[in-house]
Amino acid sequence: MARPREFEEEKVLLLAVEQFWERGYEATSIRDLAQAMGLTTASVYNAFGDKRAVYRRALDFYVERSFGDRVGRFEAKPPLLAIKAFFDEIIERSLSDVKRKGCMLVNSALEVAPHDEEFQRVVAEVLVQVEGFFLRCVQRGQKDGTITNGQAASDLAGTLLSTLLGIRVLARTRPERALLEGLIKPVLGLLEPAAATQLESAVP
Amino acid sequence: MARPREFEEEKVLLLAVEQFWERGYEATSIRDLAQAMGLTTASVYNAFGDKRAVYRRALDFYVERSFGDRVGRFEAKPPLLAIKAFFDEIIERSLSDVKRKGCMLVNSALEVAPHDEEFQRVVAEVLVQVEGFFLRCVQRGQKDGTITNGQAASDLAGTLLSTLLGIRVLARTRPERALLEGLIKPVLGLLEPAAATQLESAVP
DNA sequence: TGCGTTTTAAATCAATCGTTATAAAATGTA
DNA sequence: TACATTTTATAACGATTGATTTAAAACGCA
Repeated sequence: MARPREFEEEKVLLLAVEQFWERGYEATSIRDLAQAMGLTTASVYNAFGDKRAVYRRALDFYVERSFGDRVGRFEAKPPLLAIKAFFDEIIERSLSDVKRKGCMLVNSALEVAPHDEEFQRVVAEVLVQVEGFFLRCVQRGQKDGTITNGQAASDLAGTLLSTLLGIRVLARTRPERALLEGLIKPVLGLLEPAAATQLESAVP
Repeated sequence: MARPREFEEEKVLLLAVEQFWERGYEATSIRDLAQAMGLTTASVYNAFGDKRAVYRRALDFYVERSFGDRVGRFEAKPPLLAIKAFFDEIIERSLSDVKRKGCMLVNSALEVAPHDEEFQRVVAEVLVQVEGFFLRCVQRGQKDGTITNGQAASDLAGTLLSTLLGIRVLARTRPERALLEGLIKPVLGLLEPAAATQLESAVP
């Protein structure tokens, strides 16, 4: 009983993600955004509200598509393998990121979150979820002996989380394969049970 | 033989750093900047050039003050201690960062560098220098036996660099002492020579 | 076929953007 | 004291900002 929309919300949201992801929040004007979405500014305001609301929806959309399924996919694997595969994928993604967009969540964490309580909460929540993924992997590995007991699981999960974020920042200005693949080696080595420690505990 | 300036360049540059550091490049207008520096916009343009040039000078100033002396100060210490002290200071700085400004270099790496070749080069160069500091520490430690030989020095340096950047990002939305102090433990543990490996190599 | 409703398109709003022009103020030198 | 030079303060430039108004267009329903 009214004029129908000429666009699908999900499709134009994906285009909004692309724009905000590449240029950031401040550097993207409403006109940039509308053009990228293939809409008029009036349609953007009508469908989503103001600029901040579009960014919020775009970030949610990005997070859902980037973390939602992936965590589940990796968590089916053996713990150490899951972590390895996770970082392998992150590194490949970083190296093939020709436009140097990085990770939109990390970008939000630095540009938007510090000056906006709501985004601060959203970003923190996602980081907690990622940390939770790492924590569950480590705990499983510690139980079945494939991951060291020499460090607290929560500490190791934090290390993995900060390594992930570090790679995302580093790759933004130095997307060098040798650098990224090199730095992850000690971290993965850190997870492996110390052969000698196992021996020690087996002796007495 | 001309009217003298009413300000010292270093003093107003420090104020410019403060402004850009807190709000970023795009969200800071020339008027914001001039007000923060205690100058008129005309004076800003006369003394520094355009907005981008002020940011460039401010970033250089920040880097000089943040990394210049610090690296030398830490490098005098024993290698493992130098690395520990470095991260201790970063964590303390992150936890006492009430305004959540983070690290201006990291902020530049994400907001400005990806769309500006010159800043890309500047940021990359500083990161190379920090990596160099870590590398020299690790190499010294590997020589005197206080740091493990189980991983390549260059790999370990990369790990430390990414951990540093990770902390800087993580602290921006989750400045929790337990989290930051916890995640650094395994990284520092990773550096220590494996007691058993030393034993092994000492046996035959 | 109109009616109510929503979405479009186009124009426009005041405000702010980065930047500059103009002229007064402040110096050393002649 | 007058001149040349630079920095100040003020005002303004055109362009763009986020956001809204107006009216035409496109539907379901009566």
